[in-house]
Formats: sequence, structure tokens, C-alpha cells
Amino acid sequence: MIKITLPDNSVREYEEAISGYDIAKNISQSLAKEVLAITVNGEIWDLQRLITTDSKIKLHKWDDEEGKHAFWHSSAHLMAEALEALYPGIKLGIGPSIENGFYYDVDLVDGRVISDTDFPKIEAKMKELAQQKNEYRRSEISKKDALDFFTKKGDEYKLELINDLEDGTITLYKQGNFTDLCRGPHLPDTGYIKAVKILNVAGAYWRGDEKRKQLTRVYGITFPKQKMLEEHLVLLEEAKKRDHRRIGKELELFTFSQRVGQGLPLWLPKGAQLRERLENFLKKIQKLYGYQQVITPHIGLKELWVTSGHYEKYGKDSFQPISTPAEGEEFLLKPMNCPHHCEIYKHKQHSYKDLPVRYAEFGTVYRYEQSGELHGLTRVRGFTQDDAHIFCRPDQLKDEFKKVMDIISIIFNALDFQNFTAQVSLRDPDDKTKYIGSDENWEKSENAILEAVKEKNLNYVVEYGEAAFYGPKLDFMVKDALGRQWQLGTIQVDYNLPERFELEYIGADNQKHRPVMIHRAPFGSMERFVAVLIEHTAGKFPLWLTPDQVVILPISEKYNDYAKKVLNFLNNCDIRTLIDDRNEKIGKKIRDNEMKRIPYLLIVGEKEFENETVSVRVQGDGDKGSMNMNEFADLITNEVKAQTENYKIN
RNA sequence: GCCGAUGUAGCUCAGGGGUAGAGCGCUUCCUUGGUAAGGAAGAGGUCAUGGGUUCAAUUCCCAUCAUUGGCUCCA
Repeated sequence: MIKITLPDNSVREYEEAISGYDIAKNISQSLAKEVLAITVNGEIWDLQRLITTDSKIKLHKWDDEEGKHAFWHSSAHLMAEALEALYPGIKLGIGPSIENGFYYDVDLVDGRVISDTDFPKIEAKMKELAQQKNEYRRSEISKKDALDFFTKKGDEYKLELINDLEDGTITLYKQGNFTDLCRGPHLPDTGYIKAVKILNVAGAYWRGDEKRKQLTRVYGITFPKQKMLEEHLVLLEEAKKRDHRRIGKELELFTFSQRVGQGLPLWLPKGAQLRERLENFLKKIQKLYGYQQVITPHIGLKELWVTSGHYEKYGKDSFQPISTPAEGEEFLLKPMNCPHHCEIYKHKQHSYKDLPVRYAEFGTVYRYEQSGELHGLTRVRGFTQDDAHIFCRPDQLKDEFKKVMDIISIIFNALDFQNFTAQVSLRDPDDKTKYIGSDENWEKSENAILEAVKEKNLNYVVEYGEAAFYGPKLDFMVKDALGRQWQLGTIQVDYNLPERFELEYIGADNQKHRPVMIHRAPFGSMERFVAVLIEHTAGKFPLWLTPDQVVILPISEKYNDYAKKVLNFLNNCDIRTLIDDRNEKIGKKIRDNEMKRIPYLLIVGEKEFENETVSVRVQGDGDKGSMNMNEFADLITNEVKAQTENYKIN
């Protein structure tokens, strides 16, 4: 007798070993049709694998990550089978499921390539194989047999993977004529896969190592129903419409010029306005938190970064030094602001009573990003950090850290960024040589971050090996419209620079002590933040931030004079107002200005002129009736106030 | 930097060995209107740049530059 406990704690008893599929069938036919995988005592299994002992189980359908994982992982095998059939002699790397679909890394050998014109062929082959409803059969063999098998097959990549596995049994999965090294789980058969789309193809280094061979990575996605694929493709289209590069062009926020250089954004008037408003907002908050603005030059002597240790680490990958013609002094375009700020700290002696000292600067920095890495405003070669450096006593570190977290949460709340991940980046425990500074300091700062995060009740993940070379950090990560993750805000603890720049303060004991430094940037960079904000809002910025708040649309040219009167009135109330006095019908003006995402549209014609009113339309929400100018001005002013004053200093 | 793709009017894109097209935008004219596209005419392109093949290249080939999807990197 085998007892099977379901997630609701109900128990089912079976005479003999039973598969997950049969349990599902036993519960209901419709469940059996939908179930894709099963968790047995915390381990994910194939549905057909027999359960022989009392177990706790959970059945996974498409809605579960586990269900999708099994589905896409099985699809990766199906694609590999298709690729083997279409490209004989192909060698296989790895083929996992990912957040949206799956990929397989393959070595095509003989210099063959796959390009997007080949996709239909691959899709057709996959569908053909899927229709054969070949079972995914699991088998367990010894490591030696596995090595023999893949030696015969000539798959050197699989051999390398097997050699790295521990001795013991190794599982293989076979469907049709295709056998792959795999932990599973998989679908019962290929017939579950009804809709197939190959998405793109890319180069990917074997095992992520740029010194090793570059394989061809083929990305795809599959679904149990054709309709789901169609919906997914619509979603991808929608996401593309939110792309900041597209909206940035549409709304004339920023541009790039080949003649200026790649990765060097040019902020157009409207984008500059938006950015300036964000900067002023942060400045206001920082002032309340005791920050002082400083200004430093865009270049500095190379020695500055030799001292900081950055030159050794990044020097050869940066823009190369520029030198003075007569003396041959070497300068670097500054890749970060910290050394300049350290020198500001050093301009005078500090007492322990004066700390913490907080220097802030919207500092523009230049980094030589690899050409293939550039991407819209999110990855550029010249950008402005909303940088600040806090110099504090070691006993103030945790508190200061928490205050920075407060500033970040004010910013994120004001801009309605709820969907972020906090990532604590610590040292790689296996390779401490990548880092500089003493073990003791690293431990102190790693603990300070972890404690601060816990005390602030932040949801966070810990990533080992992601720390900066000089210290651990706390990063705030958000996703863009296409699901790519970007780092926005960051807080970093640094014992290293104070050491290297010999920063000091005089303690209560009248002795010299070393301060601790915190680097922090709530936005991260203005460029990246604005990019993510564009995608987050689809270009519909909050009223306080948007470049143009109101547009006045006269019904005909007869009312242009009245419209101008309204325009002057609103502009005098500090409301950013435009007028659309083109010789167009009102429907056309409404459409055009709706598409410019201007929050309020005011329609003025005969009626409004007579009654000294305006007819109000809210962007995306239609006609709101009429009101007089004062009422409307109050409406706008109050809305802006509510948006910008909704925070407190703790 | 590496692998793949792309580059045609201000924007979005079609085309194709015989020196170019649409829609939107722009200019002018008609129209003066009531809540998401009124009508007409016109201007605008060395088809990214440089080579090569050809009687002829924007089209085919090569290189460069830029953009783009990934990989690696990200102080």
C-alpha cells in the first residue's frame, strides 16, 4: 500500500507503485490532460516515473513554473533532435529552459551557420517530430557507460559535462532517435508540444568563457496550444512598443549621432527637461538628508586612478589617457567621481564630530563599453551618475546605509517603481583574489549590508561573486519592457579608497582614524533611469515630471486669441502649457496630442469663450466636462503637489 | 571584442542588375469645424560609406562604419 499525500493534505492510497500521470487520471480526466510534471518529496519528476514509496506530491500544470520548465526543457530536446536531423554531425552543448522558452547551444562544425531564414525549416521539423508523439524515456546508466556512449557519438561537450559530474548513476533521456544527457524532468511525449517558434540565434561561448569556442545558441519557445503562441507574439509586439528607444524618438527625448560617436546620448529639449526635473527632485531630498552638492571637472590626472586602484583593474579597457602637448601629463576622462570627492574630503581636516560628510554631484563619467554592449540609453559610453559619497565613522556605517535605503525608497515610491529586486552582492567565496582590501573589512561591510537589509525588511537576494572589487554592494534591479534586467540604484561600502587616499578624521581620543566610505546612486545613471522610466510608464510620465502638462486645442482659428489668454494664465500659474493652433479639425488635434501623451487636453470654442471656461480631457480617459480656469489650475497644482510632497524624512 | 541580422525620404517601411515607391510628417492652398485621422497640390533620397564584379550596381561580392538580438564584460 502506497500513501500519496496531496498539497491539501488529503491522502490517496494505491495498491502498487503508481505514476504521477495515473494519480492525475485517478483524480480527474481533465487534470490528466493538463498535468505536465510532478514534485515527489521535493524533487521534480517525470509523470510516468513510478512512485514506489509513501510520498508527498504536487502535480504541475502549465501555470506552475515547474510545469513550464518541464515543457520547455522537453522542447529543447525536441529542437536538438530536429537540429541533428537537419545538420548531421552537429555537436551539442547545453539546452536549458529559460524564463520565456528555451535555447540549445550547438557546434555546427564545418563553418556552417544558422540564420533566421532557416527558422521555418527547423520549426517544421520540430512539428513533424512532435506529431510522432515520441515518448521521453528516462534511463539510468553508470558514468562509464555514459562516457562510452557520448564518445561513440562524438559529442565532446557532453563528455566534458559528464566528466564534471560526480561518480554514480547518470540519467539519459531518449525520444525518437535522440538521446541526451539530462537530469529531467520531461513531458510524457513530444505530442504535448503543439506550437513552435524559433525566436533568434546568437553566438554564445562554451560554458560562458570567452576564451573557449563560440557555439551557436538557438532560442525558441513552444506552447501546448497554437493560440497561446499567438498571444505571446502579440505580447512581444506590445513590449516592443514600450521600448524606450522607440518612445524616446517619438516623444523627442533623446537621440544619437554617428558624428558625435556611438554610445554618446544627445538629450533633446524635452528629455533634458525631464531629466532636470528628476535631478532637482533628488537634490531637494538630498538636501533634507544633509548632503552637500559639489562640482568636479570631467578629467583628472591618471595618477588619481592609479591611486584608487581602478587604473590597474580597468585602465586598458577604458578610453585612453589624453596628454598635454608641452608637459606630456596624462589625464583620464573620469570613469567615476569618487577620487575627486576623496580629494574634496581631504581639502581640510575633519573632526569625528563633523562626520558623516556627504558630497553629492550629478557627475558625468565616460567608460569605454565594448561596442557590442551598447544599448539605447541603458548602456552608453558617457553618462551621468546621481553620485554621492558619504564619509563616516565605522560606527555610523549601518545607520548611514539605512538612510540611503530610505532615499531610494522615496524615489522609487514617487515614481511608482514597485517591481524591483534588491540584490546583495558579496564576494565570491571560492576566489578571493579578485578583490582588494582586508578580510576583516570585507566581513564588516558585508555584515553591515545584510543587517541593514534585514532591519529595513527588504525583500532581497544574495549573489555571491557579484561584489565590486573594492567592496560589497546592494543593487536595485528592475526589468525593461523586453524582460532584460538592469541595475538602477546602488549602494556600495568601501574601506579601500579611504585607505588608498589616506583619508582621516580626528577622533575623540585626539588620534587619527580612517573613515568608511559609501558610494551611492539612487537612480544609478540618469540615462538608464530615464530609459527604464520610459518603459515603465510607456511614455505617460507622472504629471509633475512630464515635459508638457497641458495642451490647449482651439476648435477653430477664431478662438486662438482666447486660447492664448488661457495659455498665458496657466503658464503664469507655473503649469507647463502648449497651444495647438494648427488649422486642423478638433478630432485630429485630439488624436495627435493624445499620441504625444500630454496628460491634459483643453478644448476651447464658442461655449468656453462665452463662459470663460475650458473643456477638460484627460489623456487616455476622454472628456471630463468644463470648468473655469482657476478651478483647472488648482486641479493641476494639487495633483502635482500630491505627487511630489508625499514623502517624509525619518 | 565575438556570433547572427539590419542600414532605402524627418519617421515607419515596401521594392529590386537598366540611377526609386507608400503611409505618416513637412510646405502651400481649400475648408473654420465640438471630443482619437477633412480635402487637394507640392517639396524632400549620391538607396550608410569605400572598393570590386558588370556594358550598367541602390540591388550581387568584399571591407568599413552605425544600429540591432545574444555571448563575454560592467568601477
